[in-house]
Amino acid sequence: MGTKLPILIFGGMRMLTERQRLILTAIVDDYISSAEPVGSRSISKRGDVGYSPATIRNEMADLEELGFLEQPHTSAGRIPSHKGYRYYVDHLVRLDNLSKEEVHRLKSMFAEKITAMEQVVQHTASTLAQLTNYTSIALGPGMFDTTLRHFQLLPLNDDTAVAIIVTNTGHVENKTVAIPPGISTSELEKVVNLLNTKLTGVPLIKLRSQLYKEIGDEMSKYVSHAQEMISMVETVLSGDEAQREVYLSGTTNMLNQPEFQDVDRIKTIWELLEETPALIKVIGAPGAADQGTGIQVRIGQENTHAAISNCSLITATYSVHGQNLGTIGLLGPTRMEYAKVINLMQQVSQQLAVFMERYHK
Amino acid sequence: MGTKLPILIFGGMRMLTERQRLILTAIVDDYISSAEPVGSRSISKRGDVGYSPATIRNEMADLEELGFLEQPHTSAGRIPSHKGYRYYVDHLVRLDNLSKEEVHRLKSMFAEKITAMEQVVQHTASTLAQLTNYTSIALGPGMFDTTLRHFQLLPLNDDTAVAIIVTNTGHVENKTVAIPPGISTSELEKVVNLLNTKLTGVPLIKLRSQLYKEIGDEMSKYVSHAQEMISMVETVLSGDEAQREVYLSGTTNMLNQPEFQDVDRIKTIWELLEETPALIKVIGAPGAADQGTGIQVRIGQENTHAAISNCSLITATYSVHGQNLGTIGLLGPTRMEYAKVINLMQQVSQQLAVFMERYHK
DNA sequence: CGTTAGCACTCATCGTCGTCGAGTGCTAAC
DNA sequence: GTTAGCACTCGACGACGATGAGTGCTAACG
Repeated sequence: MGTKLPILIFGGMRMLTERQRLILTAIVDDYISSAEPVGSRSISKRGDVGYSPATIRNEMADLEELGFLEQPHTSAGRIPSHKGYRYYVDHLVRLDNLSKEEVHRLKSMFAEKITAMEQVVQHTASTLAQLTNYTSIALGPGMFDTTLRHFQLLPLNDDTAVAIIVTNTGHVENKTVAIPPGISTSELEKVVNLLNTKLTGVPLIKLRSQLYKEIGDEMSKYVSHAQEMISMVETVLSGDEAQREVYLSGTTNMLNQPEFQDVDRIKTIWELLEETPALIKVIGAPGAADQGTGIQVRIGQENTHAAISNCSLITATYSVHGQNLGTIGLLGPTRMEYAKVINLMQQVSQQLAVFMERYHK
Repeated sequence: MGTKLPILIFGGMRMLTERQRLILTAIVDDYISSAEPVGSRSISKRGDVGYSPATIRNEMADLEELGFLEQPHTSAGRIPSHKGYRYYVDHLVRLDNLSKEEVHRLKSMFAEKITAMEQVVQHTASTLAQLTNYTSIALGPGMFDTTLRHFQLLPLNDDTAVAIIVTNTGHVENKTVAIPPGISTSELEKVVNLLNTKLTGVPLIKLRSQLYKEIGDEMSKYVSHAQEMISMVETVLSGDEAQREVYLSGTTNMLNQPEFQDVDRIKTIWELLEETPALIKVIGAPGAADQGTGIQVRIGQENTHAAISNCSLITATYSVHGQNLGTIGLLGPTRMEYAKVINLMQQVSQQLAVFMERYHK
């Protein structure tokens, strides 16, 4: 290849000519809004590309050869390939501003001063689903950073009690447990007091180890049946760490998209959405395309789970002091309105960061 | 009409001849398992109906005239009408026994002694969905019967606190609220103590009125900013009564049924399932067909909501001391395996009753 | 007189076939 | 380098006929 060709090497990706970028953009935009393969004529008729259909056809053939476009069948128009979407998202998408109404709705969510962190996350996700017509998946705050604020045991009757754990973030976790037989109310109280003085401020993840290390011996001094008490407290603590809260919203929005008119496809996706652990894995998967904003775009097969291999998932994480707390994601077809969604997500990410900072003093 | 005809009047419903009942049963059973219109020949070939296709055709024509059967089009077989299903459920369905495995699975759920009431209900519903391949809807216990067990206010920082309400049934409700400015920790404590001594044992529904009647004056003696405190407590109490917990399970099971291959239909149903208040209305609607067992069968248009006008909903309520607490329902196509489902529900209903009795001492 | 065999008739389903048109690739002219 | 012209491809769509399941009716049967 001669050096005169306008093809340059840039970051391992062959640089496209300005015209190719223009046409690719037009095709992706067009396909995103129409969901139909786009032909050379319709591109030519648009105001922003001033070439004849024939010229555009030539460029399209080149773009296809380069892997940015695909042809469903010979006599159809072109649709973007995964690579095409990726290039679009990385280099072409115009981050134009959001409508005032959208910004307003987003901001208003963070305006009410006093709400639990989880509610804000949940509410944000549901608003995103409404604004975009996609499905939102929110992964509630994990307990990496959180510490024990308060522990309590309330007897309901002779053999049952409710155990309540409150974290410093205001999260409340509760569980009904059996009271080991032969334990008096006063002894229960002693144990609870002991646990509170010893464990308040301890990170939740370390609670269990702490329980054995520091409390075990001491408890046996004050209380009979110490062993039973400890194992009871342990059942309370178990289970929490594994399961995080997942909030779904706008699941029926999916059904409006033409690519999800097939019941089988819906079913596989839905089964994924119903199965929390798998979902957490999908949404929490470490992303390749972090660009500093914390927003990740996973297109098609970039997703780890086969069920959404023709979906795109755009996620934003929220964090405090650099510590990642959770994730909010939007799930839609690969033919997603990237510009709008990425914009929204950036807004949300910012607002959420401010909110979190304020929340943690 | 002569008195010799074997047609009798019984409870307003014209009695069917034994042969008609036999044939109707065969048709419904057949249609339930095949989902295809059933013809005279296939009924004749079954072991249990010893008549020729021609005879059966005659009876089928009669049954159609009486409104128990329908014909999708002229040259197709017959399918049961709503009236046909109703008659089948009321008079024909054989309540044969459940398989040992099913009974075992159901009983095992109630075997573990110590679990919160809500968990049991939720778990039961999800097991039902698995056993039947339908969608289960469980309406968690309301708070009619429940009383306040404990109230607590935990400050998280200077201006926020978590309020926690525990009921005598072990249900925990929590909310993050703003602390009115200028209130000291000791004052907060006083208020909480006062509320606990005054309100423990009070039914949740009466909490708010009680709050004003008994507490208001007294509080102002002890505490400055009494008015702010009261309105804070009120925000805690508000919102609870309106929204009850609804647990869904097996929502994707619906998609296996041939009648739900249409995306539009799925969508309307799903939108109902997503909207908790409407769902509560549907499942909690007072039923016509209570037969003493507390099990209700609502077939097709008997359901109040249009979205499920071609579904059947079978519900069982659970209660304590005759006080209705909540409902568990199974939603499937009108072509539902009534025998199996009704059997299961009766089992569940019984077990649940025993459990509830034990739970409330 | 109830039951059944026989038969003509209906109608949804399914595969075939030709038309239509959107879109392409190539070539030659500008 | 760009564009007009043209032959070609191929899916979508509607018409058409064959197929077959199932019916209603009539007449024969025990």
